Amino acid sequence: MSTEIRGPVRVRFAPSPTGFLHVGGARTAIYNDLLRQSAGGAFILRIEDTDRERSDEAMTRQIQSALAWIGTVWDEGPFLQSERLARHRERAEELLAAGKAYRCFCTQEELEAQRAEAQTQGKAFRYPRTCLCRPQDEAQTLLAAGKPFVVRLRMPGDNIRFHDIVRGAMDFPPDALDDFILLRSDGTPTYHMSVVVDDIDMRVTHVIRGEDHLSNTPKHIPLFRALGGEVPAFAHLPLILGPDKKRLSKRYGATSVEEFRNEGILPQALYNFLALLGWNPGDEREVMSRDEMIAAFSVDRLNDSPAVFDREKLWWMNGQYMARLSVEELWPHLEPFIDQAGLKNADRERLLAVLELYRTRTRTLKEMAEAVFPFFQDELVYDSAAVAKYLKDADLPADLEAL
RNA sequence: GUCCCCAUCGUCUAGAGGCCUAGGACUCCGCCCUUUCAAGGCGGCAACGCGGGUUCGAAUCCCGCUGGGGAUACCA
Repeated sequence: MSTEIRGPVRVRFAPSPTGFLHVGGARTAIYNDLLRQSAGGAFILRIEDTDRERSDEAMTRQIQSALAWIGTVWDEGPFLQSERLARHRERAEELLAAGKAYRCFCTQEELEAQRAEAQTQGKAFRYPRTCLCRPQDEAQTLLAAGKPFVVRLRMPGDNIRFHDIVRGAMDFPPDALDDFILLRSDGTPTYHMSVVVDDIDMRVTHVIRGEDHLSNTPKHIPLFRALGGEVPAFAHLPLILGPDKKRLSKRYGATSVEEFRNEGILPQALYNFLALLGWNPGDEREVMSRDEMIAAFSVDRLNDSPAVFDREKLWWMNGQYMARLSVEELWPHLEPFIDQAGLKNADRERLLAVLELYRTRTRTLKEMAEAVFPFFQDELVYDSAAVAKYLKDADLPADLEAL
């Protein structure tokens, strides 16, 4: 099914500031960027920092700088979800007043026991609607007594169907869903409540996010409807895997944008590489500028199967960019590595000439700066303590000495 | 456990019933270019997970199996 998107779209990227921007998040941002740029409209950046314990303001800044560095452009935001809590709560209370949501006085211990019970019976746990069935006066008594409660959405009994742009027709039977929590017992909104209210208020038309949210979608759709909001179109992207075919993790090296930057990867190369991990232009082009990708972008060329992150190919891609860019063009990105290599004060003209020699011979900016280092040793002032520490066993192996 | 998703070379992928002797890219291996090493050019190795259907014909459609992943929270 062709789902070419033309009109102005309103997309959003909504990371939670619980760590550095990882490549999976970066790729999601890139597809949002590509859709926004190709179709027109707006890209909204929203920071989902409602989990205050895990959120950190420094992380929020990191994420913004990483997004800007790889070259995504947002039109609105960043909006902090934590600043909209009152609004989320207000909308939940509307649902409560309208009878579309209800108070639940069940304790976590009770629910835990029921969950364990369902587990042993081999069934999926669903909240049994104990409090929905509770007589009105009994609920009033509990409320008056100050018993803590959560607010749950009253789910409709019909199947939830939607068309996912990358996965096609989705159909979730009602017994797979339960009356999930909108407001916690301390009155704060849950993630589900916050996202849906924000997506409505920000008039989001297309939600492009990771596959891990696919099973949240049948929860969100009834909530959109209960709140009287327009249900956006959804596109759930497959995950990025590590070499072990499991979710990409730290144990195989860098996973954050920041780390690749520090390894000397160019932002254009990372953008290009990540865009191609789950999308292709339909012809055999691979090294493509953002503008070329924008021109070629179409959501129906988004892949639906997970991709293994291949570091080797990123390095190749980066080498391609280095080979195509002049040393002058590379310089802004290269300079930090030159400084780091201790060549800050090296003769500029000679430095550029030597760098040119290594432009097609190295694959990262870091390698380039390090390769050039030996040419400037004469100009260096050695730190005597460092010499004592690192250069004391300078004897070469016999076979090397023979050379 | 239950629900959901996915399945083409080692990896990224093209492929929407005949264009497929399955195409491209990374990696690896040759050769050419070159004083050297790269870059570049040319060539090679390498895949439709398995079993049933449907069809004149299936990598492409259906079912099952297997494998992998995700979700099952008063996390996001």
